[in-house]
Amino acid sequence: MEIPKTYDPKITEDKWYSYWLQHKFFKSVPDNREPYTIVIPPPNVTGVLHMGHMLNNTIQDVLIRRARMQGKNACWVPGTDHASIATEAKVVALLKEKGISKTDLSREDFLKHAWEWKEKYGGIILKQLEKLGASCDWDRTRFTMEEDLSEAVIDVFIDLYKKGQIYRGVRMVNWDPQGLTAVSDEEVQHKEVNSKLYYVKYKIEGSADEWITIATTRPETILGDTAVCVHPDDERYRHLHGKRCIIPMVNRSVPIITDDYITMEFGTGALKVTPAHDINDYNLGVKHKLEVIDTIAADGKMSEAAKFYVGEDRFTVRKKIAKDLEEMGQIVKVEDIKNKVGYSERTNAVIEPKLSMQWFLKMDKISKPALENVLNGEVKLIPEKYVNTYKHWMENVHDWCISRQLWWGQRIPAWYDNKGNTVVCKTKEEAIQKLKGINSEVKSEDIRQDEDVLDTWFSSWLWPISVFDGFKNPEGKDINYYYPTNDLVTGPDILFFWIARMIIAGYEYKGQKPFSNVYLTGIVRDKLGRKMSKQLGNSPDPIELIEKYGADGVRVGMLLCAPAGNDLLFDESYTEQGRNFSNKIWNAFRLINGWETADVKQVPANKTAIQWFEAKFNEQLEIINDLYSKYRMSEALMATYKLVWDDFCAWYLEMIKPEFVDGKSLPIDQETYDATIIFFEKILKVLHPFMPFITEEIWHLIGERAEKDCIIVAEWPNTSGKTDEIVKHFDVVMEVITNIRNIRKQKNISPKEKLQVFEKVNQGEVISTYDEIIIKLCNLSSFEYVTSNVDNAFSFVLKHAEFFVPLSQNMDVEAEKERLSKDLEYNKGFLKSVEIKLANEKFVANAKPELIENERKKQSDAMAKIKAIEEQLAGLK
RNA sequence: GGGAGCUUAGCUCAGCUGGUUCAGAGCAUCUGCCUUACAAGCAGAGGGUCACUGGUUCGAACCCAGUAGCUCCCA
Repeated sequence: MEIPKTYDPKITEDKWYSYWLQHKFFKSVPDNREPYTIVIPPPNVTGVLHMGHMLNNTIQDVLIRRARMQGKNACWVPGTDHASIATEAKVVALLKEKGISKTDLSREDFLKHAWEWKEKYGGIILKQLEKLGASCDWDRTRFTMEEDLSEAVIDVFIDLYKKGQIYRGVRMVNWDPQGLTAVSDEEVQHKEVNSKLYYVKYKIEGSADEWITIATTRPETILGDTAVCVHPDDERYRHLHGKRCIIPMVNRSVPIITDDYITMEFGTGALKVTPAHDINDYNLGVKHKLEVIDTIAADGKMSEAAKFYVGEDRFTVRKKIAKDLEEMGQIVKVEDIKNKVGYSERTNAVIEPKLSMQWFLKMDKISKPALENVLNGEVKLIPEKYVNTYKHWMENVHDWCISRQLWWGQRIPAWYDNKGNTVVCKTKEEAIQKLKGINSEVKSEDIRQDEDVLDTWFSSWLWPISVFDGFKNPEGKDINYYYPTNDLVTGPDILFFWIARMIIAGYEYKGQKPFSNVYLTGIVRDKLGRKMSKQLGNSPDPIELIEKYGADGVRVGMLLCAPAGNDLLFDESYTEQGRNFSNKIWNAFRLINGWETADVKQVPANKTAIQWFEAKFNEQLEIINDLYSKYRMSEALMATYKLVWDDFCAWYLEMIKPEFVDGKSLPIDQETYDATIIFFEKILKVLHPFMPFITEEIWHLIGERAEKDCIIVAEWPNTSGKTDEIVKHFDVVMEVITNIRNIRKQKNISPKEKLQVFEKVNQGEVISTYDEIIIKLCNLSSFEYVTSNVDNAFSFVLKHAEFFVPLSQNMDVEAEKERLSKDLEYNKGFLKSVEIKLANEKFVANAKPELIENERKKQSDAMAKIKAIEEQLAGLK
């Protein structure tokens, strides 16, 4: 069978993915093995795969595949999040295209559309994960709004309400006028923008022509002003204390109050107070018992209460009122300034602070164990620097606003009668009963359920418990076996939204952490460091990348540029490197595959090569294991990469590769062949977590395999643990080889011309074990030992010996002299630095003995080397 | 405004408790090779005042202080 020169992922990926599925290798059921569990950060059900998903799911898959190979019962639970705001926004947009407005629909009809849409498009992202090779147990796929999970959410709400942890209150919330819902503080992004600062003068009541000038960036809120505030110590306004002024246009008389909250330096030092539309003003309003006039409606347009511009958008009004005030002569001046404005993370609309009735979860008590157990390392955050951020947040945690003015989500189980009584319970029947207990007159048609739904995070915070039915069946097999899970892999941007809250819920409902380790990935940015976004169009389509470079190539590419915990600047060249690596592995396979064995004796060089690689492999595998244990994924990958490319392909295979004679490859001895196959299998295993497809393909090509003998379930190689001297010896051999090759290159000698090399050993014993290997890798005709210098030869000096390469051509003596002189100078400098150190009494007195010993050795080595170089120089005529 | 962190080769990053010539890796670059596994390759080479300034120390990329620039989080 002809094997193509380049690896083609297209013919292997789908094939093996379905094979794995068919043989249920991803499936996990509790048994007596040690569990290894990851719950996926559920992507939005409406979402499509982006680079951030690629990164964290690649990492999760690497972890889960390695655990599986280590014999653990690996379980990766997939699923999606109902993402109330995002999904509802998409459904609304879709309906709008069809000419249907949300307000024309009943709640039930809207939800019907939403579910239809979810069924049709939802979960595309999970299909995409398959392309990446994600080995999730798809039978366990969950959805945060499915019946069981929703029930858990409602039960938790009721439970916390009963515990007195949930309350309803009027609060200034971050209102998203586009999404028509409140969003949490964490979902508001503050961006610096260019604004105008308007200086507007208000007339002092009862005066002929006395004015007070305030500065504001939001003149449209003037209509809702109910006071003007100055600092009590501000001399400029002392005479106005206790007086009143007139709000322009609406001609309302409001008090001039004093408060030391005011910054005298900002603007004019006089602040207009609009309690309905600014959180600080609201607090001032509460303190000074000011009237609240809500002039901006939910949709961001002026309300009836504003009296002017009713029904016009707040930003239009800002321009209009500025113009109108200008015409009235009440604008003093306008300045350009930069200030921070809050934007909704979901809809990117400018947040409007707004007073409304919301449900809250008290955070002070419930969050305590979640803080403690991160600080004491019970739950580890990786990298550790996030512990600080976490601590800071948890110590200053605000109550969590858990209601959202949406339909898509779990509806709040609170019921009201017409007299203002409230009960919290699961069903309407229960509510009727309870309310009748309070108010015997009440009729069931007067009973209404709260219109709002719960924040999406109020369901996803239960995820590690609810996916194992830990609420429905607290003593179930699954929850007891898989919980607490092992690792969570997600981005630091949701440290508070999600991670912190899962930890809180874990302790509140299971009395245990939800996971032991949290691996926080970086944020994927483009080459210029910009966040990947649709608007910028700087995000490559992951599926296209997979088609171009293969899933294995993309996985490798992602991890190559993903240093632990740092943002990563993604560039397609990394995936190209990943693809090239696939190809390298493929060709190593082609080489080995092409060998014919024969009943020939194993040459000693092959035996040495095998011993060396065995030792090298063990050494590197230990390093790789250690890097995994520290979650240093990109470094584990790089170590694997070098083990395969450099040690296995560039050195080992070149050493044992049979020679070509008369256009035919000589056969290889059986012993070496067998050892090589075993090495190659081990290499494939170590590669498998990173590159599942190509390794599975080759696994089956290099040997006859039983149906279930797949690399995905092969055993992770063991290490012997012993360090072998041969690796050290070989480092010197490699140095010799590189030096000889270097001479060849520098002197422009064709690689086909065979060279002679002589070694003069100056210290230590002669080790000739590697001579044949040197001969082969440097294309030598002979490698011999001498006791004196060889004339008319290029030379180089290593620690223990001198090497001579006699030249057929005439030697450029001057050039050689110069080269040796340089080398001599360098070594003299080195010796000097060592001697200075040793002459330093304080160093000798303070440094560790072994360190001093080492310095002495360096000294004698350097002296020997200098002597050798000097002799060679003297020999050059 | 408050807090956290970062600055090492052209790029992306390692460098654990200060001590081997400790200044490293991958990519990129340069040079030579179409050597029957792979040009998506092979062989070799050149790149850095470890942001800056001072201090501690026998010894500093590493510890301390200050300066500059950048990033993130919170208000």
